[in-house]
Amino acid sequence: MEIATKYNPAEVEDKWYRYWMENGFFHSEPDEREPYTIVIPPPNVTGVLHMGHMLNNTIQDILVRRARMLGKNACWVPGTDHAAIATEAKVVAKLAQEGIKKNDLTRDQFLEHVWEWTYKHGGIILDQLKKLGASCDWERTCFTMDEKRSESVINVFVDLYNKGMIYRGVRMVNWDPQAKTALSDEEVIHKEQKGKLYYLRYRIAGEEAYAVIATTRPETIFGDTAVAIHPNDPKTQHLKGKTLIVPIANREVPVIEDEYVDIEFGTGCLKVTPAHDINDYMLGEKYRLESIDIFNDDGTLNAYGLQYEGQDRFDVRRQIEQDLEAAGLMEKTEAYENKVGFSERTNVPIEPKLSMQWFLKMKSLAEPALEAVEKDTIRFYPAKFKNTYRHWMENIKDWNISRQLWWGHRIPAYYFTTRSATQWVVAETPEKALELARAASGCPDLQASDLRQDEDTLDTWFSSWLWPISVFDGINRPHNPDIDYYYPTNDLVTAPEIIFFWVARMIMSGYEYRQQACFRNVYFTGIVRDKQGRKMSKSLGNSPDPIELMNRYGADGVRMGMLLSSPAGNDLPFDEVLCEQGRNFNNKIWNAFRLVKGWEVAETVQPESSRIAIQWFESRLNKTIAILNDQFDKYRISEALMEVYKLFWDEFSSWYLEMIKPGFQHPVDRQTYDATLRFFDALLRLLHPFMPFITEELWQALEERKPGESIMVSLLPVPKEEQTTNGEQIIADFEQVKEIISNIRTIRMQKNIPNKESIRLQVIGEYHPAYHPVLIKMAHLSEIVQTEEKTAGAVSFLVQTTEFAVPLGSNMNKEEELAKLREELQYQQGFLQSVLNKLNNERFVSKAPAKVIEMERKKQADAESKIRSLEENIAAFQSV
RNA sequence: GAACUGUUAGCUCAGUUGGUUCAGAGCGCUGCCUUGACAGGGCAGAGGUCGCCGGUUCGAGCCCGGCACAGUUCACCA
Repeated sequence: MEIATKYNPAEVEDKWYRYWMENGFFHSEPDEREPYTIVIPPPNVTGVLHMGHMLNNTIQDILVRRARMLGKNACWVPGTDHAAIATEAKVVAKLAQEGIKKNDLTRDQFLEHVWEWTYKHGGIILDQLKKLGASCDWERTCFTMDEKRSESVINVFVDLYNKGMIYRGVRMVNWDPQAKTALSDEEVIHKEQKGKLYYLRYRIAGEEAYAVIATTRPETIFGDTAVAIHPNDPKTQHLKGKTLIVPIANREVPVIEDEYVDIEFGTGCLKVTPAHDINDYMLGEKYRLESIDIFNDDGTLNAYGLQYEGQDRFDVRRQIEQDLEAAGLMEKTEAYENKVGFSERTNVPIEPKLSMQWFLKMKSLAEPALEAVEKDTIRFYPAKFKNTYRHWMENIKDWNISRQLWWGHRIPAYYFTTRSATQWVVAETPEKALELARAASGCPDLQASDLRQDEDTLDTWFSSWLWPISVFDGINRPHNPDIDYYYPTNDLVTAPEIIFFWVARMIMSGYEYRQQACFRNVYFTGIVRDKQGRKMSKSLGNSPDPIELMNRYGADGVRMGMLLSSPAGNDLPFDEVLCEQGRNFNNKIWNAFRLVKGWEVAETVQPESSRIAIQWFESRLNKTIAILNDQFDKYRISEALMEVYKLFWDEFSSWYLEMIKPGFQHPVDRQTYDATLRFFDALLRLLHPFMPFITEELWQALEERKPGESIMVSLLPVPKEEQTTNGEQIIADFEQVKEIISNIRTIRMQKNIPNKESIRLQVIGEYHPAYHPVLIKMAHLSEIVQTEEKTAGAVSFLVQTTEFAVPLGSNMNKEEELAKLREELQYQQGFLQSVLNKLNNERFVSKAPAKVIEMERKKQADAESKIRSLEENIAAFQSV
């Protein structure tokens, strides 16, 4: 059988994914086994896979595949999110290109366009996940806007409203003038901005004097309804009780006094614009000031802006600066840096704006959610994110859940007017709403057409916060078999960026609707960055195309590349060489397989060295399995991968296979061959969660498989018994064996002794002969002799306290050897001295534990014995 | 401005109640290898005053204090 020398992933990946699908291995139904559940962080339905998804989903797949191979009933629920703002913005932009304005369309017409867009692009990302090997239960795929999820959202809204937790009110909100919707505080990013501080002159009414007021936003003067000073500020005492005239607007506003004003800042005078600044708003409330909203929804000025009406806020700022200058009302300007809020989605500056919004009270929801994390009912990996979480939860504010968008779940509030008073009701359906409205209004002849549903939709996160419950339809049918079996879910894998948006809120909804944690562990991945440390983003164009990467390195290679340097919570500086390393590892596995499967098997006697090798590798394998279990328990997944990587590459390929390898064109004995296949099988299973494709390919080829068999539904290897002390001893002995072999190889290299030339090894003193066969084979020795006195002029080395020597004959260079020996002697003497210093220190001897002192004594004895033998060596050399 | 986290080899990171030669791993680097699984490879090497200063201790990469730098999150400065 000819096997290519290089592994070609493209040939096998699709084949095996199809095989897994056809056999229904991804699908889960409740049964008597222990469930293991992950719900996917739903990506934007119209998005495409980026490197963050790659990392995140690789980790989820590893966890799911491992759980499955531990015999659990693993269920990974995939799905997508309707991503209200992002999707609506995309569609608006697309329509604009076609010359269609959103405002010219009816709500239904617009939604038709969005659905069309969703069908066209929706699900691309899920197909891309398949290429990665994701073992999602595709039969359970959900969408936040599908029927069941929508119903869940509406039911929850109605329920919370009826519980009195949802209210409607006018608030200062973060207004995104581009998306024309309110945003929650979490969706606002504050950035340092270079701007100016403008010093404006406000004439004092009835006087020819001016008060000077510093502001960063001169365009908002049209909304001024007061000027505030600090009651104790000597600089502004003369303004008390006065009235000022707002420049250009020529409106009179009172001077008010409040301690909020910072005396040190600017001139000590603060213009108060209650409609356009959150602090001014609070002053406005306190002093019952009028609020003048000077902006349209798109950030242009309205009629209050007088001659500037219709112009954009930033254009007005520039214009008004000149106009004030011309009018002599601008004292001066200064360069100034301040923080400005930007919309996370559209990246335009936020405009604080008063508007009517829906809010969810958060305090009672937050309490159990905070406790769950504090008490580790829900564990965070890494735990440092508990701090972030606690801080937010302890200072939680009510959640603005309404968005002025069309794409999303429409708020189920219905308005109606009776006797010139407008009222509303909240209900799951228009029919129910009508019933309620009739009852509430006392007008039984109220008609459906008299009801007007709220135009707004709900924040996207108001659907995703129900995700772990709603994917099992647990909101609508709280006692169905799925939710009872799969909930609470086990692990959540997500980014720390959405700890508030999503993680915290899911925990809250879990307690509110299931009285239980929604998951047990949260694994926070890092952010994927480029080599310069920049976040990968479309706008920077610094993100490689994941599909392209998988074509180049294979899905398994990329999976490994993603994982190699990403301990939980650490950012991942992505570098393609990591994928290369992954690919190389695939190739290593491939070629080890080629070697083993290329052997001819014969019923010959098993060499002793092979017998020992098998015994050793068995122990080594058991030990690694134990380490892996421990690392997975701690969610140290990249370290776990490194552990198997080294097991396969170093221990199995470099040591084990070399030890049992038959001579060229010689057969291998049956016993050794069978053991090797057993090991290979175990290694493939250990590797499978990390690299599903190549392991399936080789596992299928390792021996005859029946149709429908698969490594992905096999069980992970378990050590036959607990690692015995005997096993530990074998491993320790072997480390010595390796060291001896390495030393001999070094000597060969330094002395230019070809590998083909066999050499003699002398053991000075005692060395257990059990490993001689291995030494002979691996170091290519002609014999090992135990002796009291080594050949004069032999090169020797120490392993532990035993001395080994290779007689060199004519190869020896006396001076070189002497120099090396002297150097070693010097080091040992220094080491001995430091040990003696400790032991001579009375305080150390009296205070340190006996065990530590004993250890030091042993070090002393060892060092002394080494020094003795070095000195003898040197003497021997000198006498040659 | 505040809080939190970090600073260990050229790079990315481990280092688990302070105590075995504890200073580690992977990659990279250097040298040698046209060996029969694999050059996407083999073998052997070199590389670090553990950010800085002080303290506690018989003993500090690890504990405490201060400083410097970096990152993350939060926050009211017109």
